[in-house]
Amino acid sequence: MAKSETPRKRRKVQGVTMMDVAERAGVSPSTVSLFFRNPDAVSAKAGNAVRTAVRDLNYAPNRMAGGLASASSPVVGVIVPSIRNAFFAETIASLQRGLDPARLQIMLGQTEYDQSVEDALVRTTLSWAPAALVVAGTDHSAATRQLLKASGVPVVEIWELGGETPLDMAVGFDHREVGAAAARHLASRARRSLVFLSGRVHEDKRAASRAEGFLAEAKALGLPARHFDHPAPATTELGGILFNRVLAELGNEDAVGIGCSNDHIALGVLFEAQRQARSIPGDYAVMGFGDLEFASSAAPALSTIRPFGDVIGSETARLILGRRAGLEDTDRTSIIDTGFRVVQRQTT
Amino acid sequence: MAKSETPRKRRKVQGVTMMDVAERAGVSPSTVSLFFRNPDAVSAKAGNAVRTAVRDLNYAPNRMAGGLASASSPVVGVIVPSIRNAFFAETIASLQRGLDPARLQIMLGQTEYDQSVEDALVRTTLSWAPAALVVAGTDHSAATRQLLKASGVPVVEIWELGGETPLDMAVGFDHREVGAAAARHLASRARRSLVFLSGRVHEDKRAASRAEGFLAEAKALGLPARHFDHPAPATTELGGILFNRVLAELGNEDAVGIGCSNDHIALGVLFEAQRQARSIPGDYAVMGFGDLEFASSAAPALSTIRPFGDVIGSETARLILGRRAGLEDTDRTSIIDTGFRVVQRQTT
DNA sequence: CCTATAAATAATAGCGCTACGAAACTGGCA
DNA sequence: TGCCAGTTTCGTAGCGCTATTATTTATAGG
Repeated sequence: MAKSETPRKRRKVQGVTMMDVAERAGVSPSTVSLFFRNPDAVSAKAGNAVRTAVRDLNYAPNRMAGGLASASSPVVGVIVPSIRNAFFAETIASLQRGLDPARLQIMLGQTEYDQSVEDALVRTTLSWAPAALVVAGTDHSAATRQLLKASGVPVVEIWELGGETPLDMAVGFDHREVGAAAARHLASRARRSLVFLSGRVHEDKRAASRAEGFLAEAKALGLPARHFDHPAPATTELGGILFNRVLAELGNEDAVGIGCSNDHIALGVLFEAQRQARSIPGDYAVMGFGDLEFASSAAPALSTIRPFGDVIGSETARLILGRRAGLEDTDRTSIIDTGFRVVQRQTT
Repeated sequence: MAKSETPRKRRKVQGVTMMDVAERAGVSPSTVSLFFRNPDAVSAKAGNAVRTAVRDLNYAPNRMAGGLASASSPVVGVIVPSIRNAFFAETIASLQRGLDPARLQIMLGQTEYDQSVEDALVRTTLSWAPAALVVAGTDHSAATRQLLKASGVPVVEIWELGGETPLDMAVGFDHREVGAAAARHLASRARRSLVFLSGRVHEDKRAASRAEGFLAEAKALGLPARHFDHPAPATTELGGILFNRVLAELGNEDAVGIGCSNDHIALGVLFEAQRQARSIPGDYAVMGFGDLEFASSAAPALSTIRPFGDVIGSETARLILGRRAGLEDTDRTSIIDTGFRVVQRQTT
């Protein structure tokens, strides 16, 4: 019996490789690779041959091989507390749009407001040698800060300014200022006392900052102010619950100004006020945060503070692409304050 | 002058490699690799040595190298129309949670309801040799279907059932049925005529299916029904606009049943009705879809149809992990109907 | 005490691509 | 025609890891 020839090794694993394309196009693999990275560096003839071969074979490059060889990958890690949060969702959508022309893809991680999860997520994401890392907030564990700094990967901290010094780049605004602006606005609407309603400030540091700014400004204005927080997430339902607590505790005051940590809570206040037949903005002026889609159509239309979540996304993309292109942004220009705007409508 | 020794090649590029860990732990690189993939296959002594070395050196494995060598990567591609859509956001959040224990990360893509974008996204995502691909809907271009099938990557189509035959696995529900259920519910509330309000059905195929189901069922029930659509996205503001169109065209009818393609539109109807002093549910019964967070707290509380977006996410994760574990799901069990529930509140 | 068998570890050969330098072409112009 | 500079193409050597096979070490049995 003839000993059968055993093919020693070879785990053919990918359908069509760059080598196949090269062979079909009648050029070397190097040329194919070059064509992908810089089409202009290749003659028109070779370029067309490659293009045709790619189409014929339906070739898609193996990003992992490319990433390994070049020690960089076309992914941008994005780590946010929760994607269900409309703010982050908007920013991510706009970030992605900005990243698109550079063919960078988003790798998503959610911390669920847990810093140890953030730690793990940063570590894993870093192991993809991402082109950049985008994280929400500037409040990170020492380990994470260290890891981030040591990695050499461009880091953009978003949605928060004014707290810790940014590690690298930052795009956002100061939430204490937002709170203060809300308090000032309510004061300007002849409110004699203020309250701030929020959900789980123990986890949501940015909501906590807004509360802090609100209360500090109230004090500076000489207005009595109270803070009602609840460990549950900041939802419409919670808005109703908190408003009832306000009624229970300040039921016989009028000209109360209510600042809400976001529009969901404000919406809950609106609904509950309607149920309880309280007058808005007569007895209770209500101010939201976020300028979510429903704010302008609510009845009465909700006064709120508009952050620019989409701008945060697009500016973040701009910074990342700029850094990639080797544009030497000075430190000054890579911290971008996107600001916010007080939008007065009918509830104040 | 002594000729300087030129180190030929060597692009040292990663801080700490597996080789460094091996050296420090006093074992071979193979053992380190083995330890990561299957800790039990390594002796306690070697395991501890590796663990310590990893900690000391703050080592993070290079996923691209691993992925290249093993021809598979720990990422799950997720392609949805828009992450700003609360439905998809919820599903993605829950999917991520389900994927977490397997250390699978999500790579996100948004089509913005553009099929050619979907095509491109599928192609790029595939080039990461993902552990699985999750796409919204079952309506894909022929090229995409072909690509997906040929790739051999597990595919889960989510949020839609009842249209095209799924390519591989599917988790969702039938949107025509949702529309029909809404029509039936309104009929059961003594409505004499029905309308359906929606935004951009030309793009959102699932909303189109709901509309279709609604109108077909109305016909079957012998009720007159009209469809008001608008090319703009389905927002609260649009709800108000559409409701005004309804008033203009059926202003003197009473007992009208309004089905909305989602809760945002329904909310807009509620607000506009309040402004126009129309009685809900007296003259106009309103039915939403989504059971979004605000639905139960609205005034009046919004009747709606609740999909189970979180279940879609967790079931999708379950299918992916099952497939990975090599559990041979029959075709039957890998199409999961998560159903929906009619939630009656005060607006009907 | 020595062999048979299992368990643990190590050596080897790529995975598919990119970076780099070398080779092979151009096309002037002396 | 020959030679040089510039352009285009190609060959080589890895990137850091995994899969597989080979080797060593521990365990047991006669």
